[in-house]
Amino acid sequence: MKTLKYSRQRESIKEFLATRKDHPTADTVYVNIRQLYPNISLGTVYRNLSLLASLGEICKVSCGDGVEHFDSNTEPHYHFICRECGCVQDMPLDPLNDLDRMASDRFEGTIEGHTTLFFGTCRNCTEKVQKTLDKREAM
Amino acid sequence: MKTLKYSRQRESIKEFLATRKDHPTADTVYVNIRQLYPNISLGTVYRNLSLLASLGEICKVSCGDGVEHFDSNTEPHYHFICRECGCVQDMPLDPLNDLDRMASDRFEGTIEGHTTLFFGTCRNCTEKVQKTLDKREAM
DNA sequence: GTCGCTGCAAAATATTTGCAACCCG
DNA sequence: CGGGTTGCAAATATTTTGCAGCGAC
Repeated sequence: MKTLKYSRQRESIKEFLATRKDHPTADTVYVNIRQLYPNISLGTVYRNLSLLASLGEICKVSCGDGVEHFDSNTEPHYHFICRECGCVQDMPLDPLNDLDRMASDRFEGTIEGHTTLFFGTCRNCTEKVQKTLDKREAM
Repeated sequence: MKTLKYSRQRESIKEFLATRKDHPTADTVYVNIRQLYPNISLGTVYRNLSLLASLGEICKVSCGDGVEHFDSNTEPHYHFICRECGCVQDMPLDPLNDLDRMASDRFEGTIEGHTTLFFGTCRNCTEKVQKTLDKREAM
């Protein structure tokens, strides 16, 4: 069993994530942390994000865009992904605990939890699409 | 608007996927199709999987292991991912249509659908873990 | 013949890892 | 000091793309 040691890099990564409600990627974390610690390396960011995630202090969000996103909110919750702009948002909907039970009843393995991703168009993008339609109509 | 042309490579990829209930990755598809068409290239496999997915003839499953998986079953359904072995299985549970409606009520964007991933230990791995525990107990 | 599709290779992306130096406890 | 952590660079891994030639219609 390994004992963790303090590292200001790791602390600042955790603090940075806590300030963000969007769900930054490793690279976004890197770019931002560099303003505070210009010498931090991308490898360190990846190592710490991965470590923090395995400790359960943050969580990894795989939303299907080929890049991992990270979330400081470790409470179980659902996510929304915009198909237009790719933004990732928390979905203000309480997780259905029943789902795990329902799944357990019908499945011959052990269910430990679930995650749900909603897909659609975020508010900003919905407005943009509407504007485009309006313009077209006005012509 | 582009007109599709027949390609035996694309057909064989579709056929191969249809024979599999697990959810192969692009590379697995590549390795298998090569037995039929030894000259097929990985690029062609990626291009066709991506094309078929955008046509809705197959679907992409992002399960968080850093690799895309593909599924010939285009009916909406949920998936299970084993944390031990990484296998991806269909979850025998009807999708909750209510979820989209509930989400729409609380969310200021447009919801078009959702997907749910269950995490846990598959039957095979549960058995393995049990055997290990049994052995330890016997000592 | 036109244009979509392919194989090949190179490029682009994303993430991991080996290693010597460094720093926390 | 001992060993976890870091920066850097090189290595992996995954997916995309440019291009010339081939094949469907």
